[in-house]
Amino acid sequence: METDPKAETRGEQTRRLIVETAIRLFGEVGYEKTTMRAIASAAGLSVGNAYYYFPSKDSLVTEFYLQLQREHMARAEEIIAAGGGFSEQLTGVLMAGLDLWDPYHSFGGRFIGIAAVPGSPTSPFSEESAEARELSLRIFERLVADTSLKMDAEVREELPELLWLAQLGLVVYWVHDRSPGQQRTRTLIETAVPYLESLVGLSRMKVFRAMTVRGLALVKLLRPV
Amino acid sequence: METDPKAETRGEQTRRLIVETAIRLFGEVGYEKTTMRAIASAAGLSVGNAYYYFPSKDSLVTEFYLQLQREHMARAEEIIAAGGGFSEQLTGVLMAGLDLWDPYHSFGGRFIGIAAVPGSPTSPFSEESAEARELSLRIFERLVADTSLKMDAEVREELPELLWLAQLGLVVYWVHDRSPGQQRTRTLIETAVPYLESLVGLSRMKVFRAMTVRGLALVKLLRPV
DNA sequence: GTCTATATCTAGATAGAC
DNA sequence: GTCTATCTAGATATAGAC
Repeated sequence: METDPKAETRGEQTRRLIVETAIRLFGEVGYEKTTMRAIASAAGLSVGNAYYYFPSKDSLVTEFYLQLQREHMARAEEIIAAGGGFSEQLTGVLMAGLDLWDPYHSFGGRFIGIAAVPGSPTSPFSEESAEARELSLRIFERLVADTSLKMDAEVREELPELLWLAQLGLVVYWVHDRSPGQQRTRTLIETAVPYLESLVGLSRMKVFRAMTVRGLALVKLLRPV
Repeated sequence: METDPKAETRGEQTRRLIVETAIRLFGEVGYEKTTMRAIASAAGLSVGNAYYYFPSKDSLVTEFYLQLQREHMARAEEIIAAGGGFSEQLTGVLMAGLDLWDPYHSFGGRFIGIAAVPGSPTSPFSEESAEARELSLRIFERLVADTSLKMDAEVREELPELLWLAQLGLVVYWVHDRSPGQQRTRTLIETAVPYLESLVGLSRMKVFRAMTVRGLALVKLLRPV
């Protein structure tokens, strides 16, 4: 008896139902106020069943984050494939991320709190987040490898990792951004990205060599161990 | 009947006893595993009494943070008063902070998780953290105002706020630093501080004017709203 | 104003039966 | 896979003692 590998098993269906219900409730009444009982009840399941699929309430958030991340990377692929300059592509990728996250700004902060704890599976540096991290890193590697922007060879090597870290910082900025529609974060991108392009471009000039080398040493220290 | 203003009232004593007991237990068995019942019991008090002084378990962490912060600022005052160059003083202030935090690295991460949540009273940007923030900011203002290091006037204006933010970032780096004795964080300070001094010094040069202005615009965006 | 004791509520998480 | 019952721990409420 053959089964369509694309067809969802019953378990996968239940799993998806739980995440979707949870996210909906998180958005409606916030993360704290959404109880596991409420999630289970709204999904027409028992609490025990929800815990059969997700070991904790936090892990629901992790799952959701992974889904968003995959979606972001898919869009980023398209943006990079469409061509354009370094700033244009990088801005596009970052803005696409903001667009995706936008509906969830209200409880994004809660997620940051969960993710910031070192050693937790939700930490961006954890083993469990390796998939999301690699996904993200690969995009920036593609972007840097493809760009026609001239830069120091060593800078080119370190840049993807730096961009990945910068994106983390951007998310932190975004969750704390209470301007309408998080416009401030968008302004930050529009200011920082061309500035970065300029700095990266300068790395080729001999006069800046010393500063570039020192800057690279700094960036290397910032890389996760 | 006069009372010594320095003498602790009974309430203050109890308050301190609770925090000290909590911190000890946090260090011994971790934040999660330390229950309010255990804290109260170890301090020889009732749970209700602990809640009389602290509205939540998290607030115990906040109180502890404030105490460390005050201690840090006291040491920073001394370091600045002792004189020295910009790098020397800044490195001293940052290293003094690390020395203080050192014994608590194991559960520092937990604190970060609490503090990272936007809008929470533990957030460094919150109303409740205003005292700690002002304390910290004032130190950096003193440092920048006193230094003989020549720099662009506008840079001098923005620098204290930037240093405050950088310190936040440093703490995040530190909690994730799993090198022995968090040596990596110290290396980061030793690398980044002189680099910053160089950059700041360059801000006076006419050739860098355009980059300085753009950098300032960026820093202004980074300031908490 | 400080403190105790006890009962109770809430919600995350687990165990064991089916 | 799914359920019900139960446990744990943060937090609150109440009533009262000093």
